[in-house]
Amino acid sequence: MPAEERRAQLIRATIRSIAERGLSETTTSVVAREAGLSQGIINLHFQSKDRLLLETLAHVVDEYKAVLEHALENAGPSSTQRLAAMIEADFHRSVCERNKLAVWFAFWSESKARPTYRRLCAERDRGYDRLMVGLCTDIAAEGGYRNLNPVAVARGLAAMTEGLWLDMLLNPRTMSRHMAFTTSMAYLAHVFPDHFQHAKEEKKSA
Amino acid sequence: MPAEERRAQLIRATIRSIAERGLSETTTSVVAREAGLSQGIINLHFQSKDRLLLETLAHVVDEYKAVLEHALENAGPSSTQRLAAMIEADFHRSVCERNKLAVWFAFWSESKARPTYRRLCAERDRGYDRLMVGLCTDIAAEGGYRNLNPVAVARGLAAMTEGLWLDMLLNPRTMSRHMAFTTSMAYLAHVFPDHFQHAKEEKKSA
Amino acid sequence: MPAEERRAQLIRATIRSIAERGLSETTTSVVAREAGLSQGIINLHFQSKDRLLLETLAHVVDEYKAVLEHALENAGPSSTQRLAAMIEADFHRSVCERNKLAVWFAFWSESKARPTYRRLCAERDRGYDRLMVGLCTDIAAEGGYRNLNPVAVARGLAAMTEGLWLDMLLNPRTMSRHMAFTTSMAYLAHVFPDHFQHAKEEKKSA
Amino acid sequence: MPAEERRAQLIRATIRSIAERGLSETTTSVVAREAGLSQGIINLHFQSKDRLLLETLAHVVDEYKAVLEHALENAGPSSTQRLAAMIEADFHRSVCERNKLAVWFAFWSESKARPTYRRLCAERDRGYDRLMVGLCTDIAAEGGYRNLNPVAVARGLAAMTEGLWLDMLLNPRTMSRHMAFTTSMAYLAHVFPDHFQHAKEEKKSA
DNA sequence: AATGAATGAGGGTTCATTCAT
DNA sequence: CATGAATGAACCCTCATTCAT
Repeated sequence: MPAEERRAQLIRATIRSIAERGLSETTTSVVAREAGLSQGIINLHFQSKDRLLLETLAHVVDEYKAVLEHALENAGPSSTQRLAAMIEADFHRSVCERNKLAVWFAFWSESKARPTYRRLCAERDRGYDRLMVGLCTDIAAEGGYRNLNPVAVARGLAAMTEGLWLDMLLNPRTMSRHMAFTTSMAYLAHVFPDHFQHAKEEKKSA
Repeated sequence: MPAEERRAQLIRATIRSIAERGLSETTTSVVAREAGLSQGIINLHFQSKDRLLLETLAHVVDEYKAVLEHALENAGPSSTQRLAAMIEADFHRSVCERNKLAVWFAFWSESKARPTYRRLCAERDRGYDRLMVGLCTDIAAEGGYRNLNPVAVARGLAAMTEGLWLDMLLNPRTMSRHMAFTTSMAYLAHVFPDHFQHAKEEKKSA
Repeated sequence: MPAEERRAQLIRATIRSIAERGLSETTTSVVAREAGLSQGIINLHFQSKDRLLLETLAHVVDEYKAVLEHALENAGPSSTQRLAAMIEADFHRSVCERNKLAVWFAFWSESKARPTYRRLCAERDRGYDRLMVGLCTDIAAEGGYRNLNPVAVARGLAAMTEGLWLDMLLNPRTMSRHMAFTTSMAYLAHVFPDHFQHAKEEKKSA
Repeated sequence: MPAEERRAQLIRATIRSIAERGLSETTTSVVAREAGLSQGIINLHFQSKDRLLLETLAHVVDEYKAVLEHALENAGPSSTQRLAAMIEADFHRSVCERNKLAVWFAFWSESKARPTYRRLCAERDRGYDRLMVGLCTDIAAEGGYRNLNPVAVARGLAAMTEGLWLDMLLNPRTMSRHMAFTTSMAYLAHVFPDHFQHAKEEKKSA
């Protein structure tokens, strides 16, 4: 089987294991078994467990970036539309799979100790932040909003998104993807009432 | 030395180790060394590593609860004041110590795999949620706010708090305690403009 | 190397270690070293030390059973011949290896505390007892012996055998295999004088 | 409390622990707890665990010797009477306590590895052997028994006793003290029919 | 490319021993 | 005398990694 496919298969197994057992109980033999393969397979394809974990994180990060990029490409030209597209991407089905959320938080929680993890996330974070601050600034300017610090609004929105991810991870019953999306949009409706409206009716969005 | 003090000492060492090395690299011997004590000390005082971790989490949770309770007791009687007190508690210096934030996220990220962790956090979460939903509902009612779903506002605020905690953990340079607090208050100022005002000037709060 | 062979090798090393150091000083690392292999080998092939010990006992028990069965198959048809064959089996070279005797007594001495050990021995004991009581009863009946309780004779013989094993273990200089055999046969000669004769001369038997 | 009494108390606790858990699971803390005393008590009174075990064995050996001596002192003067007295001593209630039997076999089974244990037992063994060989020789001579090797008879009897002890340890249900005694006496009745008679009726002896 | 037996460092834990009280 | 908190060596076991197949 082509090497690239094997690697993908092993990364998928790693994601599953991190979600089900946690990072600290994710061993190479567990991952190999989960993939239906043999002991040595991980070192064969990834040299070390560490690199497997790293590439797993990179995979999840890249996937997120791809979803976001795709959303922005398909979004209308206005800042409002682009901001809405970002939120939609953040709560896109493939992004919010519980297993992937588990991966994000597993690595975040170890990132203080692991510069490599931090580096991998930092790039995405910076891009995300710049984008969002830019959009909020634009909307604030064009909308003539007073009493509004666009940076704080952007940062608050980003934080809320992360917090909603955590809620979806911890209490999937209480916090659905749809609800998370609605909550974020309600935030925007409060901040930019002329650009985002309050959802009147339950409608399947995202 | 009194047993209770030894236990506290070991819990402190555990918090430090989780913050500095991550949960998966926190070994009993590391914790013992960090505390300046011998190998066997952890099993002597906690029976097992598992119980040490559990009691560490419980310690952090309890400390948070104490800060919150204290804040509410000292707060004025109005819902607005009480809500502000909650936010202040959430960004209180002792709550936002980076090491403790690391502990929260370490355990949250494994909680899917560990029912015991989940249980320990769930109780606090429920209390917090009820309180916040209650206060938002009250303020919304008395303030005559239209177009406002108090549950979504409360959940959004809680999520933002968690997200800001994460930002403080990951990028302490970019996200200070003060900035996190301000960001939260800005959210409230947008949602309840008659009850919370936008900070005009930087002032040391919390 | 085939797994079954590795297991046999480790069981042999265990027997040696029990004989030379005693059960309480038989550690996994000692056994591994004795076998010229690495630390982890025992858990690889036996899952746990406990199972290694259990299978070691089972091995010795099974070997004994095989020797006894073989002896009975090759014995003449008469009860006298079959009883003699049993005694010969009990003092067969491969059964009376000092290391193996050490194993028997090591496990017997812990069997009160370890139901699993007891169970493993009990089956052999029952078979042995039934066989020997049967043979003594037959001989007593056909020989017209008076004043003879065949059950007591059989139990006494079995006990003597065990006692002689102990003597061979503790004082191999004083109690040789040959002497033990002779002692048992002398017992039978006293009890069943018409069926067993007293050894007149030293002759290599067994 | 007088030191000598504490030592006796600890030795009793050791005997109980060896019987209930086996030698390999008999730890100092278990013994101390069994005695209702504190951790350090054993090193205080015995310097080391090893010495405790040694003195425990010595205690059991000495007790046995005392019972035997007492029995011989109270026995009639004839060799027959003295031999019977020895058997009675061997199956005396205080000798055949199951806990003490467990101690005998625990130490025997490790004695190959522990010269000190062997030495402690050897002395008793020699005395016992000399005595029994002497008595059997006397009886054989005075009784005019032909076809009788008194050494083999004595050794066989000694072996049978040990084997019966083992049976009492392993299967107390099947082998009672009374039955063991009867079995031994039956042996003597077969070997020395003019000096020992077969038990006609069950009578509470020993 | 893939296996899985084997390794050995290091994990959590136990326990004989020490020592301040 | 007696305690029990503390120690640290050694226990059993796990697991990332290697390598002959």
